[in-house]
Amino acid sequence: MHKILLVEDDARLASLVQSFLQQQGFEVRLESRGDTVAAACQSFAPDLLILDLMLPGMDGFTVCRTIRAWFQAPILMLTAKQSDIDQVLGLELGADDYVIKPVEPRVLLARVNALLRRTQAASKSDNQELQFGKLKLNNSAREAHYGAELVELTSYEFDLLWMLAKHAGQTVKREAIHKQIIGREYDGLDRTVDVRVSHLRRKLNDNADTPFRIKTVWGKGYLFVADAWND
Amino acid sequence: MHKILLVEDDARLASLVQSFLQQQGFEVRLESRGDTVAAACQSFAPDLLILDLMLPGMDGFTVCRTIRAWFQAPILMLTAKQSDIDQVLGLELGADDYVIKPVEPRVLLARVNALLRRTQAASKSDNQELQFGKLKLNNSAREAHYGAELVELTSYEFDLLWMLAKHAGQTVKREAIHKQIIGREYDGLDRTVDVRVSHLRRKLNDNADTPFRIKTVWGKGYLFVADAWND
DNA sequence: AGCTGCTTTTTATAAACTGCTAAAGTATCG
DNA sequence: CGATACTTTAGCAGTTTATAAAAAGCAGCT
Repeated sequence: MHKILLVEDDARLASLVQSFLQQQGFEVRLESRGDTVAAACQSFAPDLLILDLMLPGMDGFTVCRTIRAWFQAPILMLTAKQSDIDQVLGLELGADDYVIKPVEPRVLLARVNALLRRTQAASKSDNQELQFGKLKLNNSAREAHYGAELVELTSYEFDLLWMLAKHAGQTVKREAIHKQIIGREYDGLDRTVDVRVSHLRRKLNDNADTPFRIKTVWGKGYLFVADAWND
Repeated sequence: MHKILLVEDDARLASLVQSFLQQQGFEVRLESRGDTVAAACQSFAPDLLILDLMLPGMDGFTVCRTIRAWFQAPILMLTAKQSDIDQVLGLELGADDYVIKPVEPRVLLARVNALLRRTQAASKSDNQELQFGKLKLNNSAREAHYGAELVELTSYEFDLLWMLAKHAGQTVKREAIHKQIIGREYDGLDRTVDVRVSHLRRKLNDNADTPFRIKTVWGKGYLFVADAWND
């Protein structure tokens, strides 16, 4: 059963959509203000976010831009704004779909399902173990081994390594690391993540001058290299 | 960068969309019949399929149903059929988006990008390796090797080289490079891309001590020469 | 409570990278 | 030829990153 967070300030429409989606078997939570969406995403952890654009507190575009850095699930913008410019803007800000009101319930449902189908297929298995060459990570014991040897990591070092390894081959943004592991918004100045990466690199015998295991992607974030763990 | 298979039987419209997408840095292949799409998907292995519904040979719905079982990349249906029923049917058959013609090019582009953004994480299609003679590019490690030697590139330089190499043998416009790598519109005066190409040429020549592999196509852009990397 | 040792964050600074511009020279086009 | 487009070098301002070291936080212990 999928969880949907519906952000809509028109109470009548909101309850209509909510009950329709609930009839289709979704668990739907309502939010009527823009400035509370981020908190709701964290506590409710929806599989899909349906976002109106004209909202009290904070407009939908701003909401989208704010949470996109760390919020992984698809965002469907549902709005009365018909202009192409708004549509392009919405999609470029990270929305996955943009639907113009009024919309046939069946169409909305089909689009919701299409988004969930796509993300579900992409979602990774929540394995408790990961292995890359000689590096073995065990998330239930929270231990890292290199060959036979135990690599002693602190709690947060392990969290960081696990998160990077989970996304092996793709760059992970600082914002996402901050939000997920530290649980705080990234203000653009905080160097905590850098320091942890630096510690991690030292313990893993990587060097920052020419890193080959955990790379820095300038202006983007950090990248775990999958095939660099064989000696 | 990304490969798009465009299936459209109206030749004039097809070539319009094709050239527009090519200008945006996509590699676009055209298909005008429905019954040849499956074969084209296998040989061309596109990252995205844009599918018209009314096609000679086999209609778009049937194509979609046929290939969906094994074809992983997103499918965008682009059609003149406006009815909600068709839209719901298309999405339920496995399409990821359904866009009604006529459509603003910018809107189409935004939706294409949204789909690619969402699937990029899951698919390994862009985490490939490219090799031209002694030059080997690894996009998941973001490394370039010339023979056994590592060519040290900055993040920007790697992105640029990767983009040029992906389009080996065809000229890439400054506009496309600007848009794709800097993420902003090209104003026609900015020399930034030139400067970066110059840096890249130096780094590739220093290590190789051989003539240019990245050619300038006067008035058009830059061209990566595929068969010039053997010494 | 106070002490201790370890972990984590903050601070500070150097270094590297990006985006842009200027300028002088070179190449191409009509 | 002049006009236009491109290459290269140099440089600057602003941004981003690495890391040492100091400060703060947090168990567990007496």
